[in-house]
Amino acid sequence: MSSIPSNPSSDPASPSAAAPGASPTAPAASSPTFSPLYQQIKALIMQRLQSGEWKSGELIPSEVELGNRFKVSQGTVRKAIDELAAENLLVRRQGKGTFVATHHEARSQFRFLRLMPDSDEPQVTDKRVIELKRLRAPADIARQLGMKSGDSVVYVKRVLAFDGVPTILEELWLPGALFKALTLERLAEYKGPMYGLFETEFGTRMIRATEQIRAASADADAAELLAVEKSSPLLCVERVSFTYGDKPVEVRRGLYVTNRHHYQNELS
Amino acid sequence: MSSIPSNPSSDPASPSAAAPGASPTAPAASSPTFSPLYQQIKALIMQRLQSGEWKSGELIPSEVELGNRFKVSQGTVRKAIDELAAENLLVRRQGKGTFVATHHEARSQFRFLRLMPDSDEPQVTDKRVIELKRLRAPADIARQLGMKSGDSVVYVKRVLAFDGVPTILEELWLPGALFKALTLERLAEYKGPMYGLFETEFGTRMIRATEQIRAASADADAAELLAVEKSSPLLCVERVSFTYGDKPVEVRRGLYVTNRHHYQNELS
DNA sequence: GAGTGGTCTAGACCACGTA
DNA sequence: ACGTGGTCTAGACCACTCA
Repeated sequence: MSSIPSNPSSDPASPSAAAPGASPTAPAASSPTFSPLYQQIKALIMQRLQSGEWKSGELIPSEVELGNRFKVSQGTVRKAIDELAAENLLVRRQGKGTFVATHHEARSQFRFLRLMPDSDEPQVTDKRVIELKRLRAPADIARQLGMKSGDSVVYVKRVLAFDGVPTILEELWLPGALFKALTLERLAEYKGPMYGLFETEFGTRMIRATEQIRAASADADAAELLAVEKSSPLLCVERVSFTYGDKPVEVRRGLYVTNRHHYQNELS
Repeated sequence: MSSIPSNPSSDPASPSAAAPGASPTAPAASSPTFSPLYQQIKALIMQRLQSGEWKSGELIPSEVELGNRFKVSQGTVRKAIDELAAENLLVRRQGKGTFVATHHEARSQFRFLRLMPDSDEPQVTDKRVIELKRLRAPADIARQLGMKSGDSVVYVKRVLAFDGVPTILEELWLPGALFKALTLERLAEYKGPMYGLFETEFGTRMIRATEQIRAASADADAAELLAVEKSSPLLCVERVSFTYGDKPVEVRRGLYVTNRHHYQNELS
């Protein structure tokens, strides 16, 4: 038990006082990149998540247990976990414990699909994969994925329909190294959220994304696939998703039909 | 000094134990709407904000002072303030104190204007008010503002240009009762963010908003005012803004030209 | 009843800003 | 030097879950 953290403070048997920095004694140089203890704990927990030691959906050790392992008080672990829960990396459940967040939940869907029906009420989602192939990354995609132009990527094109009405046409680019094994069959037959598949089968969990939204006109291809008039206005959403360590692992370009749906955003 | 909170626990001179609920002794009925102490403190602080006792930009009492007033420990006040800071109602500044948030800051702008230039770098913003008038609220606006159809509202129509290029055409509806004194001159001459004006001159601070985004085609009016071709694709952004108590106080409909700009969103 | 997260307290020291 | 928020600790009890 008790893999002592890489935290340099090796002998904190008598935690009489604060001394938050790395080394208990010397404050060292004037500004030696200095972080609170709970931030260090947070980083250590994040390491466990990134390395896959604690997998999505799993229960992690209790606060007191982590406090013992890391030689800090429960309160300090608590503050670290609080922040990770606020960032949706962990989920706390009173009486049960703290779990690694997962995309296999209704709750997670809303975070990454912001297109909502104008009139509420659930709707049947139908997913159709049009194309899946390997190709060499174009310059712009490579740049966004932090790869070199020409590196292998997996390309996906698909259409989502709600209640039978085609509404989203999207293209995805994924790093070839990570998603080598992704096939059209696997993707087409998979029930549930795509990010759930990525997380479970490819060990890649999306934790954050940025989106840039523009207005566009339907070209011939989009018009046909979305069953709208050519030149109809469409919402153009370009997303870059990141996994642990802020590493970009997906570029997604979607065209949304917004006649009966809208992109919902909360400013707070 | 020391206006004791409306908190029923009137005599907590000996705070030996927890006893968080409303009444120290009786847990009373089975589920008598029960909230943690720090939530009650949060509500009390929010009252002071809503009533205008602590105004935007002002320094509020220190954590220890509030702890004394409310007869709770500093840690409990701290947790209440933490949440209010997370909601952007308060701003903490180490060494100085805690302040009521204000829209008179660069930081606040980004929260409510999500349209960004494709290529970074600052740009000169030019605001032109086209029209300002009182009118009777149409049914849909009234509904969104929680008013009765036909109630008085202030209507504003304006164009924003960046580096001389007209980019945003927007219409606003504001409750007449609150914004009776708003004139075209006052709005046109005002330097700085509109929400800053509303906060300072009209005692109405926007703390939250929801936006619904769709794609649209420029009609004749929009095409002329934005200097684009008729039927050009535009981003259509409908916002409802809320003040304290989740009271809606603004409806805003914007048409954005997204040739050199994009709506930026973070999914996290 | 045992274990977990959730709340609350009291006191200590640190880092920052100002005088 | 002083007051503020920021961090850390230790210990208490509460609320929830499950065996």
